[in-house]
Amino acid sequence: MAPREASKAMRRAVSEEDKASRRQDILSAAKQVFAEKGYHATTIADIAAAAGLSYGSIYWYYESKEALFHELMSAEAASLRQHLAEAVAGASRAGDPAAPLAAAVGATIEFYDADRALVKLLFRDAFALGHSFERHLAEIHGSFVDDTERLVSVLQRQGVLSPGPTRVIAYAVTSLIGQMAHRRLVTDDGLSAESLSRFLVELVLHGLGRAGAPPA
Amino acid sequence: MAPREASKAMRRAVSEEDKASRRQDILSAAKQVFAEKGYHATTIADIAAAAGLSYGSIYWYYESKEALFHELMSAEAASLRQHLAEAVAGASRAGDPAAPLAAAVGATIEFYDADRALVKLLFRDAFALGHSFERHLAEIHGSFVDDTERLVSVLQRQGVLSPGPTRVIAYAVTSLIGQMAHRRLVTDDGLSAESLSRFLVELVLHGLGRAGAPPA
Amino acid sequence: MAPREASKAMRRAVSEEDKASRRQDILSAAKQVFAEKGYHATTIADIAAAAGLSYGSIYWYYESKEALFHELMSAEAASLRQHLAEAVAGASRAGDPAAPLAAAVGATIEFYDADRALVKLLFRDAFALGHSFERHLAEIHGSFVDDTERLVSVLQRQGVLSPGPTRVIAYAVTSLIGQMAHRRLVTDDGLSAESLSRFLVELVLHGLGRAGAPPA
Amino acid sequence: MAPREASKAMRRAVSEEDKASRRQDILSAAKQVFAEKGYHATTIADIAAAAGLSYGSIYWYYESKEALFHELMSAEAASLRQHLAEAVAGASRAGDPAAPLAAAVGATIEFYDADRALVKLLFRDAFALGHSFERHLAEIHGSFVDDTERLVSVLQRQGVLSPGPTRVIAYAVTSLIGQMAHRRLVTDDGLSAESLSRFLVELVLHGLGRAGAPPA
DNA sequence: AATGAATGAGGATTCATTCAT
DNA sequence: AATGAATGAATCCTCATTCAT
Repeated sequence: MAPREASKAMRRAVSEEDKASRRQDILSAAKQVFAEKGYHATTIADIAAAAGLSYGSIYWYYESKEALFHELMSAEAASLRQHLAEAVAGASRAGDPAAPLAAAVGATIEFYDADRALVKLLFRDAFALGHSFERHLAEIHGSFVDDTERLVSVLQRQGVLSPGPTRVIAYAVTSLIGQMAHRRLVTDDGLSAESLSRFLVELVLHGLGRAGAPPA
Repeated sequence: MAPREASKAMRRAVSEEDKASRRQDILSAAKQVFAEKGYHATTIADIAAAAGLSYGSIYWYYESKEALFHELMSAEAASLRQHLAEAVAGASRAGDPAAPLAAAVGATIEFYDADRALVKLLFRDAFALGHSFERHLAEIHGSFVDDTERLVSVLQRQGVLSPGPTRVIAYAVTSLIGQMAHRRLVTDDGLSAESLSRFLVELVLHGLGRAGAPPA
Repeated sequence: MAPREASKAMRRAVSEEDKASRRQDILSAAKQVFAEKGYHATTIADIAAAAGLSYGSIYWYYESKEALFHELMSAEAASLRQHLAEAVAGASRAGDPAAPLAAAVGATIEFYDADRALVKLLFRDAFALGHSFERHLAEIHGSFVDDTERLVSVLQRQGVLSPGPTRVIAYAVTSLIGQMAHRRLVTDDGLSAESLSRFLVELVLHGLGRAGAPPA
Repeated sequence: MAPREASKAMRRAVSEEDKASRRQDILSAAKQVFAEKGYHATTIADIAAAAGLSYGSIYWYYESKEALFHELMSAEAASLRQHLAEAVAGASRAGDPAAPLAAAVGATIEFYDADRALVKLLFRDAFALGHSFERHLAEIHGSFVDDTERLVSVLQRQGVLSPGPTRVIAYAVTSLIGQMAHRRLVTDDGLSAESLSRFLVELVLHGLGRAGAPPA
């Protein structure tokens, strides 16, 4: 197809692709800066500079600093969620019934390790940024719990987990995974991702109590 | 002894007592306001108004807004820590070896419920307030993990818990308790403190796996 | 003559016609938007959108926002001026010597009523838009006074008005007409255009004093 | 009364006096700057500089730039209104029934002459400053018309003016006076205040028509 | 002719902190 | 001790205008 034949529609499409790609650039730049300095300490000018634009231009692509951050949260959450879903799906095809749990733990740790600062910002700090962000973060967290809850149901049906209130279980598991992965970003005690993963699976499946100990 | 005879030293002592008490007043006022509006949205003037002082006076008692918040963090943490220690100590005197764990869970939930907004601000949001607060919060969290670690060691020696890396175990337990208590502040699914407590103890001691299920 | 044979000159002529017509479109669009939102609150983008163009294009037709507004002022003023001239000319052919005055009053009211918001913007607010606009507005006002002055001279020569300083008289009459017509845009007391017109003619010709009252 | 006895109430009173006086200073400074540069071109920093303060301090005394301008409008209007009332009252005690009218005209001219730029800004330009100012200006204008209407009623009862709709008459008279006084600020044709005053009184009382001319 | 991305000057406002009284 | 006036750094956002395509 010769360039000559490029229709107006096509040209517009190209332009919109450009715009989308530039939005991506800005988002990436914002990701770096936010991660490094935190939300409040980051200025639009910082982001613009990191993106190689003048600060006025940011507003061509995003309504406001707040909107930009919201988009970053969504994108990052979607990315992690997909990462998790793929890992769990892969593990489900294996024979080991505990594999999906281990996969989720491992995938979360991986993801957190790959983008420490940002994860910290998005999955912890966003709480402190005002109601708008808090609501958004709760929503995101809820979607992770949803995913976990589905996994819990499956595992219960398979007899891997004993019956119980799926929502609370899912919340506990999600929190455990999130917190322990987050811990690795903060402390540095040489606990390998694999050890941690094994530890968590063991905790969730069998607890930490002495085998022969009397039940509570 | 007539007031007239009060020595300069005494007057200063009284004055310093006054000062300490006034600091307390300010801290209480700040607690309310910070809890309601969050750190950034709270102005010194808000705190002063709540304390019945003019805003300039705050600086006679506290170095800065930041220093004030740090003190608030320390005070709240100390308060919770003591609350926990007492609960655990009381439970240790009971015969049931799992009692201290249940007590810690229960005490945390109680404390969180009593001061929802502030707990949220201090134990979550402080992360987002910049490096200074983050360090302080990590320190506080560390001291809770220390306490838990000691408890874990004892329980291991008593044979309640099986041997294992105490630090990681303590971290996991602390996180679980903190997260689940926090959850109650956010969602509202009627899960009673008691049920939650029982659930957590069961999870920690025996896990959620099917009794007869093959070990991972 | 086949389109093919259209000379370059002709095409340019056509093009210039197009350009003129497009300028008109923009002017009309600007008129609406300025009238609705005022000068400062109106953005070039607003005007472009109303004209169905992209905002960058406005600059192909007009130097600047300011130049556009100036042109709008001129056009509206010319339009009103012509409207008045025609009304007065028509009335002059009638026998009644007071008719031209009544015609001017009536025509002004009509014009104002037909485009309330814009008239307000152009004939009042332009004063507040900076020196450039102020000068232009003064010029426009002056041309109305000129017209009125000529009419006053004629009426004096006809013996309808008594002799007197034509410039001041013209200014007073112009102001009266403009202000009273403007008043109808602001207050809403049901005073008909006709009553107002009669009132003004009576005021100008005979004043409001009691017939038998002693002269000042 | 020795300074020692100054009660807390007194000290506060002094402080409040100070505050009021500082507000006055700022208002005066703002008056100069607004008059010179217009509303939009005037920055808070300009006003602060003129008042010998830093720009942040303006906000100690006034909510916003807008609030400051509103206060200026009110103050200026009140001042003119009082000036007029006194002039008219003085003239009423004279025997001449037309004196109050002449006095109003003269007083308005005086006031306008004394503060050209500001009058222009407040009584004309404020219209262009957005709905909030427009409403305020209409209110102010209305109060002048009210005053004039009362005067018209009196003059009608005294037989100086013939009966007629007082509101419209008042509006016409107010407009005439305001416009003609304003004209002196713009054109410069050497028309003395006195001549203008006489001209307006004559116009209002007897009109400009030829004495013997047939009624319209 | 037309587009729309990019620019950057420009300004109001907030608020922690200082300091004279 | 307490007050509250004064300061000024800091930052978001708007929008007219330019210019490469």
